Amino acid sequence: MEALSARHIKVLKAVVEDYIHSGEPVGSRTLSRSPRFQLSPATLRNVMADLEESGFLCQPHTSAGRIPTDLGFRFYVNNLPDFAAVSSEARRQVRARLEVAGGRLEEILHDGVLTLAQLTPYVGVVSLPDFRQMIVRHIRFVKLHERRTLAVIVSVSGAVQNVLFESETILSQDQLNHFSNYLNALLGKLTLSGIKRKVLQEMANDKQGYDELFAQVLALSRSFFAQDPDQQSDVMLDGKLNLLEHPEFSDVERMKEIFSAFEEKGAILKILDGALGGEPLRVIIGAESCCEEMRHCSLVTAEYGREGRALGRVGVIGPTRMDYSRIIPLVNYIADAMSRRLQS
Amino acid sequence: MEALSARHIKVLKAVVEDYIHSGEPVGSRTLSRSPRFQLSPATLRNVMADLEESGFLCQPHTSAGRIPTDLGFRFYVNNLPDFAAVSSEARRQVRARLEVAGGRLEEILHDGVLTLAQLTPYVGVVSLPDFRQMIVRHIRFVKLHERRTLAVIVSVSGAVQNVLFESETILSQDQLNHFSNYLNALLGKLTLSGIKRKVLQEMANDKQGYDELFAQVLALSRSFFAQDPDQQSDVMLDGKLNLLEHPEFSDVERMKEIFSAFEEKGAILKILDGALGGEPLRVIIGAESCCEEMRHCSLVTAEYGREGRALGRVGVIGPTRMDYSRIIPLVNYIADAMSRRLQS
DNA sequence: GTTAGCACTCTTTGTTGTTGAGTGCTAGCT
DNA sequence: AGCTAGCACTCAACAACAAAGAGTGCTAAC
Repeated sequence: MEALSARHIKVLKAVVEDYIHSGEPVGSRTLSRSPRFQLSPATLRNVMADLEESGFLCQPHTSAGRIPTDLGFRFYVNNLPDFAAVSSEARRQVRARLEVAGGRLEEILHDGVLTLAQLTPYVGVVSLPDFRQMIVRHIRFVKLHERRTLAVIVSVSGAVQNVLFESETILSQDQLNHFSNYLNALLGKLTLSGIKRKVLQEMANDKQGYDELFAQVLALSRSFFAQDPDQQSDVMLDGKLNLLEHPEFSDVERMKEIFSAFEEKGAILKILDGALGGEPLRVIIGAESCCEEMRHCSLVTAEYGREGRALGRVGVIGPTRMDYSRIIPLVNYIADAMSRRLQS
Repeated sequence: MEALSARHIKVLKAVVEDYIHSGEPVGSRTLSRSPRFQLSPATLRNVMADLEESGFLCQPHTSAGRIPTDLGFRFYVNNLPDFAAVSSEARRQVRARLEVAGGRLEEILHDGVLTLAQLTPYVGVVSLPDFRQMIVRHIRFVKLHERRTLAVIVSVSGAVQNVLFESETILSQDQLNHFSNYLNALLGKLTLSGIKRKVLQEMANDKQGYDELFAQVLALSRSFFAQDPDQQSDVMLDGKLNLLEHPEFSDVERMKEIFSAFEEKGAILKILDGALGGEPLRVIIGAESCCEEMRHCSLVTAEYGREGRALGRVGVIGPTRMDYSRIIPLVNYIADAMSRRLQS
C-alpha cells in the first residue's frame, strides 16, 4: 500500500462526503461534474482504483460506483475534520433541556439521549455510571418481610439504587433505622466499593473490642454486600425508531440484527465503556466495535463526568454512513452540557 | 345480516384456525380437502361468500382465499373457545421463574413479561401499578443540595419510587431524618394518595394547636406533594424482537408504526388499564384498541393483583393472527402465578 | 501525467406470457 | 331445496427477455 498523494486524499474525501449525503455509490462521472475537480472521469477512475486497492473504497458490484469502506471512513474521520458548528437549533434545544438546574442523575442522562435523538436521525445512547463507583450520600435499610430487607442507596448526584437481600437474623424496622443512622454517620466521601472494602477489612480484623452495635452493623453489611451481584451498570437508548428512516436498514434482516444488539444491552455497554477513562471523544466505525451485530453501525461518543471524574459516555449510534462532521461537535457539545449540569 | 347457521359457524372456525396456523388466505379448495368437511369447494364458496357479506371474512384481492376480519376473530374468541392446556414446558418455565419466593415488585413483573416473551412468539407486556395507589411501607427524605430533596418511598411490595422536590426552607439531613421517622410512625396502611389526602386535610384544618414538629412535617409534605406531577404508572415490554419473525410485519412501514406505539408507552398503558378492575381476562382485537398504530395487533391481557386488589394487567401483544386458544390460558396461568408470588 | 474512446459488465426497469389458485355464476343432479 | 360440477374470469406471482443507464477497465493518443 503506497502513501496517499494529495490528490488521492482529495478524492477520498469527496467520495466519503458525497456518499454520506446521497447514500448512493458514487461514480467517477458524478465526481468529475463537481466543480472542485477539473479532472476527467477517466483520471478519477484511476485514482479511485488506487484507493480501492489500498482498501479505502469498494464496489457493491462491478458496474457500480464506489462506497467507502470502514477504513475509508476511518481515514476521513482521523484526517479530514471539517467540523460544522453546532447549529443554532441545537443550541436552543440544549439550552431548553440541559441548561436547567438540578435534576436526578437519571433524569439528566435521559434528557441527554432524548436531545441527541431529536437533533439527529440516529439513536441516542448513554452509559449509566457504575453505581459501585459513585459516592454514597445516604444508605437506608427497609424491612420488607421477615429477614427480607431492601437497601436504598442514594448517591451524591441523586441516583438511587435498590438492592434486595436477606439479613442473617430477623430485625425490626427500628433496629434497621438505628443501623442506617449509624452507617450514615460513618459515611465519608466513600464509594459503594469503598464502603464494601472497608467493611470487609474490619471484618477481617475481627477484633473482639467491637461494641455490640458495630458488630451488628457489620453483620448486616456483610449480608448486604454478599447479595450485590456485581451490579453492572446499564445503558439508556432513545430514538431507535430514527434508524428505520435510513435506507441501509430497510432490509429487515439487518434491522433485526441491530435491534437484537439493542436488547442485549451488555454488548452496547461493553463497546461504550470499554475505553472509559481513555479519549474524551471516541468514534467507532463499523466492525471496529468487534460486535457482529453492529458491524454496519458507527458510534460517536464522548465522556461526561462530574468534578473531573469520568462517569460514563454519551453519544449516538447510526449507520457507518453518518454525518460525522456535524455529529462529532454535537456530541461533544451535549456531553459538556451534561457535565456542567451534573456539577450543579 | 342473517343469523349464522351451524355450518356457517363451523366454516368460520375452520377458516380462522387454518389462517392462524398458515398465515395464508384460505380458499374453498383447501377447506374442502380437510377431513372435517364432506362438502365440495363450491358449497363452501357459497358459505364463505355469506360470511364475507356478514363481515366475518374478507379477501385481500379478488382471486385470493379468505382471511378473517377483526369481527371474525372476535366471534371466534367469544364463541368458539377450544382452549389448549398450558404446555408442560410452559409450566416448567413458570415454576423456574415465577414460583420462587419474594423479589421486589419490579422484578416479579419483569420475570412475568420475560416468561411470556420466551414462551410465545409475541411481545410480553405488563402495566406497573399506579404508585399512588400502593400502600406505603416506608418514606424517607434525603438532602441532596440546599433545598433540593429526594423522597424515597417504598411500598409494601418492595416497589421503590423516587421523587425530587424543593423544600420551602433549607433543612439539615438530621432534621429530615427526624421528619422521616415521624412520618413513618404515623403511617398506617395508607396509600400515597391516602397520605396526600390526609396531609391536605390537616393543613386545611389549620389549627394552631399543632406542635412545632408536626407543623414542619406538614410543610415539607406539602412541598413534596406539590411536586408529584400526577406520576402516572408505566408499562414494561419484553420480546419486541419476536414480532419481527411474523410475516405480517416484514413490511417496514407497518413495523415502524408498531414500534412507535411501543415507544409512546402512554398509548399502550391506556389500552391496558382502560378497563382495569373490569374483566379479569381481556382480549382486544385489531382496531378495537382504538389505537391507530396498533390496528394490526391484538392484545390478550389478564389482571394481576395482591390480596384481591387488582394492581395491573399482564399479557401479550401480537398480530391479530394470534394463537388465541393457546395464549389465553397461558396468560391466565402466568397472571395467577404472578399474583401468588406477590402475595408471599 | 492526462484524456478520449470503446467494449464490457451488471443493475434496474418494463414488457410479456404463463401458471395456478381462487372466485362467481349457472345449470343440472339428488 | 340443497348440493355439486363445470366454466369463464380475475389476479398475483413468476420467469424470460429486452432495453436503458451507469459505471468500469483498458488502450492508445495527446
